Amino acid sequence: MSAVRLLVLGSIARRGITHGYGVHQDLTSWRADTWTSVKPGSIYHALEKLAAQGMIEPTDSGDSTKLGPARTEYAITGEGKQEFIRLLEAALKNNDFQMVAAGIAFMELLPRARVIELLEERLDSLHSTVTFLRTLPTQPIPADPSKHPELVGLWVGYFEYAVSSTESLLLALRSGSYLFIDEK
Amino acid sequence: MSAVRLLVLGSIARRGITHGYGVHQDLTSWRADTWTSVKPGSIYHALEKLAAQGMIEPTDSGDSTKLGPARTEYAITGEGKQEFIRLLEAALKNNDFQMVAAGIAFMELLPRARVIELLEERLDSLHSTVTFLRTLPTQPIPADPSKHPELVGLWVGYFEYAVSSTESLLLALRSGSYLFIDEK
DNA sequence: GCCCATCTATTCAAATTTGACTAGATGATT
DNA sequence: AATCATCTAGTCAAATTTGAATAGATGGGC
Repeated sequence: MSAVRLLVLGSIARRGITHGYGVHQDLTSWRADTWTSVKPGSIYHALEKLAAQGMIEPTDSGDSTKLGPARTEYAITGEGKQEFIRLLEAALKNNDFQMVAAGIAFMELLPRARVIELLEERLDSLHSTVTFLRTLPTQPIPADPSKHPELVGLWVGYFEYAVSSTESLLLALRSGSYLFIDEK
Repeated sequence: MSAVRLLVLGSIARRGITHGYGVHQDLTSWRADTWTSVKPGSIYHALEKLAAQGMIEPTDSGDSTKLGPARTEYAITGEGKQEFIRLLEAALKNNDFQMVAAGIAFMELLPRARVIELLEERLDSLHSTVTFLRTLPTQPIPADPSKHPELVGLWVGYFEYAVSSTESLLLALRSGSYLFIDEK
């Protein structure tokens, strides 16, 4: 799964009530497009799906100062909040870069201790990936791409960066940086 | 676009003649699944599309020692070879990690000097991304995710790794490592 | 010589994503 | 006050991806 569902739910959760275009503006201004690329179509699809599943509900916003074309506004439901937490926790454990990035964007919406737990889990998994990648044989003139030193090296380096960035984030969180939902 | 098309064409190009399962075996054994995840369905879809576009052609392989269920074998056409080169060049210039990884897997199928050129282009683009990301303002208690120091920091570090890995690859290529198609 | 696990090879519906397009509103300019 | 650019908001068909299922062949054990 991509990070779109989490990003869309997150945007709605932060704002209370929004519409597709509002979500799109968020993701663009958050520069989510640097890390995941979110096309309008994906946002509207996600909104419809989330609505069909009862995670969000079409809502008449009391706002009479609407500009421009008609819009459909949505509010997050109780179920939607639970789903958001599930997706957020999964994202923070995830090996995928885009997912963690989305997870970090919203991490303050979980208790600090929980975020630390999840990142520690991720760290374990990253460590074992690095260990595995280091066992792979390489050949200077490789018979097939899987043994190419540059390819294997690229991936080792990538996961090492994932490890070190996760470690430094853990350090910051343990030393009390940022303000989490359980601390406000 | 994902890297599937390039990977599938590349697998056929290396083997001369193959079928979907053969491609799948390649990608699995090359551990392409570490970097991109290639489901059978995507491979067969790519094969049909490539065939419809005349990039590959169904072929009766003379091989009578077939095992297992019926298979459809394909050979790459002249057009397919050109498309492969186009995709490969695009992949090596690409900012996306998966793409470069696929590009590196096949880079020896281009002349050394060309690969160096392409990687230099990529390096320029990576440098400017890093420069841009460094201008982004951050806030310790950010108003929105785009200003989160951890999020911005994560992406800066990621692109810095992309820069340094590209630089070290260029160094290896300039010093004569590996054997390229124009050197055999 | 039969059974079952595994390997070989592919298919297909459903879900998602892409890319391009539509269309209303506002405001600045002529 | 008509025009045009731009911002707001969303739609839709086509392309792609996912996930799960189907089905034939081979080999090993009993």
